[in-house]
Amino acid sequence: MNLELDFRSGIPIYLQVVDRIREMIADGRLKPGGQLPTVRALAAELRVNFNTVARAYRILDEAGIISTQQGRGTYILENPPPAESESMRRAAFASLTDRYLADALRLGFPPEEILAALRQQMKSKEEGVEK
Amino acid sequence: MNLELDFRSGIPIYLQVVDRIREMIADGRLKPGGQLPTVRALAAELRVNFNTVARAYRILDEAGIISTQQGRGTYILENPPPAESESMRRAAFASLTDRYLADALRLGFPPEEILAALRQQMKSKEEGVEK
DNA sequence: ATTATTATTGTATAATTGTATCATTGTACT
DNA sequence: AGTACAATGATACAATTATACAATAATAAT
Repeated sequence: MNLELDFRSGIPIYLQVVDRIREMIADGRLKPGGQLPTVRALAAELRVNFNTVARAYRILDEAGIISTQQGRGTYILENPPPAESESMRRAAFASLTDRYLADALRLGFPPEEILAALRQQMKSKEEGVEK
Repeated sequence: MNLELDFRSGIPIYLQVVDRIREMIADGRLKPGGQLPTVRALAAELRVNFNTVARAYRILDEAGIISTQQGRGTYILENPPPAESESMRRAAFASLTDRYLADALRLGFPPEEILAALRQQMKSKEEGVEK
């Protein structure tokens, strides 16, 4: 993977890993769809604990740059999130809503009940975030 | 089989498969007595290991919804447990709603807008049914 | 028709991968 | 010194995959 770290720079290892990988994706050394080394493999290469690599991967995951999947590995995402256009966003949302409504109706739930369930679900989610 | 998975959702694949199949049975897209794809066939379609599908099938089997038979295949049972039928319908609806809400929020739409879009969509549908 | 062989199906177990939690270390600031 | 906090490590865990296996069906051989 050829990823150089500076253990004396004072910059946390996990941040260095994040930056190096960002660079490699930006300049094409790593390609969308490709697989990154496993946390353990990269950690061994860097002589570092695998949790440190996992932390770097998690940050890149939350940034929408890679996708980490338990048991499968971590992959570079196809479309680094350069803010998809508004019209695409609305279209995606519309078709999503369309499909949901069709599915719910097919299950035999009446419109009011569907709205009620959605409101309920939103409420649960909010409370869940409160921790 | 037309079964969509989200590898980034954090929800285990085998649970997603369980939910999707529950939905398809609950809303009639899959019929009692019918045969499900073999674990290997479905796994190939989903780009997943067949043990992951087997795990989903086992859960559905233990719930009394399908019957998996070594060397023969897996079949949808004729009489879903009477109590199971209604709860299955509700479970399917719940997971459907959960997934829709998560997807919509990820697209960046606020709760009120989601509800509004759904109401709008219902209205269109009603009018569309009238001749 | 019967039997043997091969292919296809689900099952069991171990290995691999990322995740969660807590302990340890080091550094900055009182 | 002592405290607080961030970074890293150790350990246990859950999801997925890899491999070998057993049961049933399908086919070939006789």
